[in-house]
Amino acid sequence: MKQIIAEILMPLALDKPYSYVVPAHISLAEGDVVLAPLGVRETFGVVWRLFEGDPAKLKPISKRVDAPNFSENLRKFLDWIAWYTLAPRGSCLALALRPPELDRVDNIRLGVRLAGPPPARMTAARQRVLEAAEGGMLHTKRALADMAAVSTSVIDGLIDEGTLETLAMAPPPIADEPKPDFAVPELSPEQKKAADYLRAEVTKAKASVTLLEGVTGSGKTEVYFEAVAEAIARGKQTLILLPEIALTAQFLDRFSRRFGVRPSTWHSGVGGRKRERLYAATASGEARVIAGARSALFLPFKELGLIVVDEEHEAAYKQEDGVHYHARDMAVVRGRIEQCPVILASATPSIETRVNAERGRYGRVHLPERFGGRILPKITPIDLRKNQPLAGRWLSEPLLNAIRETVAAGEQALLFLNRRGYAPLTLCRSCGHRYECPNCSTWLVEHKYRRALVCHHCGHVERRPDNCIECGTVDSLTSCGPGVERIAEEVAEIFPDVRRIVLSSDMPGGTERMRQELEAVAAGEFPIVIGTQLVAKGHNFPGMTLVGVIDADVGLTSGDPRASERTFQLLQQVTGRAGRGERAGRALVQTYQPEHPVISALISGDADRFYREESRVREYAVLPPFGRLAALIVTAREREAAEAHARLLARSSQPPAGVMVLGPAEAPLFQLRGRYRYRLLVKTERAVQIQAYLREWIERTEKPKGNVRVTIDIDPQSFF
DNA sequence: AGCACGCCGACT
DNA sequence: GTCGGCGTGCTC
Repeated sequence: MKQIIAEILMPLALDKPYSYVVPAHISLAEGDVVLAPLGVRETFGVVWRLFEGDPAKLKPISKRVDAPNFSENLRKFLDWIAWYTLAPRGSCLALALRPPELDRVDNIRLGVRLAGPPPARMTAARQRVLEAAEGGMLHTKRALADMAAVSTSVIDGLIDEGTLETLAMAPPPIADEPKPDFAVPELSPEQKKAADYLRAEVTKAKASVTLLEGVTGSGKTEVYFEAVAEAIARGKQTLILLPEIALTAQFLDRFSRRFGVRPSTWHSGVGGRKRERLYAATASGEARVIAGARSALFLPFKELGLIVVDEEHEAAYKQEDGVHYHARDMAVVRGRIEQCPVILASATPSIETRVNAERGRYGRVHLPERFGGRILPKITPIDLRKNQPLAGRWLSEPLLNAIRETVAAGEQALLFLNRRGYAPLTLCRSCGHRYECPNCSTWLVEHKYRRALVCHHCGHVERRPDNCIECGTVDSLTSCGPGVERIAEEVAEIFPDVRRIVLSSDMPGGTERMRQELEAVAAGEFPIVIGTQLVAKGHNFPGMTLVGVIDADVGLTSGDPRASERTFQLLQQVTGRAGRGERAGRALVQTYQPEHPVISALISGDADRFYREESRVREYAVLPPFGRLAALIVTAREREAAEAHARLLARSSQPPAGVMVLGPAEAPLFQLRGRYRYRLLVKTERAVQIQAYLREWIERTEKPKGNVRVTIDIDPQSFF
């Protein structure tokens, strides 16, 4: 006998849905959430497919759950992610499925309002309560008491008298309606042009990707807010993705100044009841604009009209455990599936996004200047070969002079060095022993004030010994190279009377202390600030007229294929901090290699050229005769296997020029039934050829059971 | 993800 | 002799 069979996908590490029979009394649609027996327990799952067939000995579904339906688009999106990342489909479902609480108790809040005649005994306190309750509005007890400046017992008394009554309050609206015309800003001609372009994309309601590029202060946010306004006006929902740290009160305030209300926010910190209601409000369409971290990508939007990915180059968009994905790429894909435009906003776009824009795959709008007349700082290199600081010193004469001038003028100088601690290396003068981490074989970083040697990789800490642990020589340890603490020490020697502060992520006292210190810096309390990359982002320091980069070469030598790109972005951000009001600041960049592409691009301000060069270099790196093969691995424990595999490759009949084994961060190479999958970074005409070669090679040497898929790509859209 | 089964080390 | 560690494998 034929019956209705449902294929249910469970939010577990299972790639395939399981089949159940649908009992006659349950009516189901594809995308519905159900409860079904699995092993000895019951599990939530989503109906992935319904069909008629022979129930054989299938177990029946337990019940249909009252939860938002997974639209066809959402299911398609999750299937796509599973395919692209090679993660089990169930794991991808787990990103989107909130286990519904079956027996949820609506914790109804009680409200009070005016109901009867005034009390027989009137007092001053009671009078104030009655005035506050004027109009018959429903208030919570607490709110009414606060308004009348009385304690809640006065209100209790009035309830007993029958003057006030209590009744259940509707839960507060989870999502206020943003008003697209609340405060329409005045835009510069360039901003207007960009905003018009983006508005037009929203109006078309078709899949598109646009890179919105503009330096800090150029008004990117105001511009994309216009696109958001257009989406709101058209009754569509908007998703604004932000790196988790950027979800600050500052952003929310900015939004509410433009739209009159704060957007709904979604991030890992939103929990419990609120999370559940926001989820439902997204599905019903009640939530018009969601600002969220990467997990917001998986919300069940009803009618998505626009996705904005702010700071698209941020590494925080990479999900590194469980399902590996890059939220920016997934946003592009979701836009494609939902047929809505995607805006990628950044002052320093990632290479792949730039390349996609340059090749015409993505549209591009550019905001060339700072809004409000702010001028970009003048950036000057200091060639350390010609201006060598004294031994054990790190500040060159030109930089010292600039600091002197700045301090004398009552302005602020920022000395930037992206290295925490006192010295990156400690060694013994007598035997040459280097102090390395027992777990990571990286150098231990000296932290002088903590009298410790710390591994910045794994967190390992040990006491800094007085005598060498290797040869026992007394007082023989020497600190090599500078960290911010050491720069602070030098500053203290040269400018003993000037207040200074070190800002780095290991500041004791937690976020509260950090917030206070940042405010003090912004208020101009410290003429000299020494900081790590922490100072490059977010916080604005209005009195900063000088930025000194202590060592621009830090980070250029690491084996990371993104080293150049990251360094360029970081230096561009940090030098951009210089300037006050309409006055341009200056940035002095100490370097041993002023002709290095990163440094010269930074100094000339020619970002375009840098990115063009860099993408060419990268393309070369993966091109034949199979240039470098990027073997990308998933987990640390698979690294060894991948490296062994890479060595094998190197000995093959057509060896690659080199093999890069990257961490899981860049793009996923996942284990496929015990085999590895490779992904190259750049798509070219040779891609198909390389792909075929690799497939053949892998089959010859590895004899994998499943299909070997080799994907070569930088634009996720090209995978459709 | 749970929860079974299962195979080796320290205990009442 | 059992209790219990977590490695491996399965769940329609």
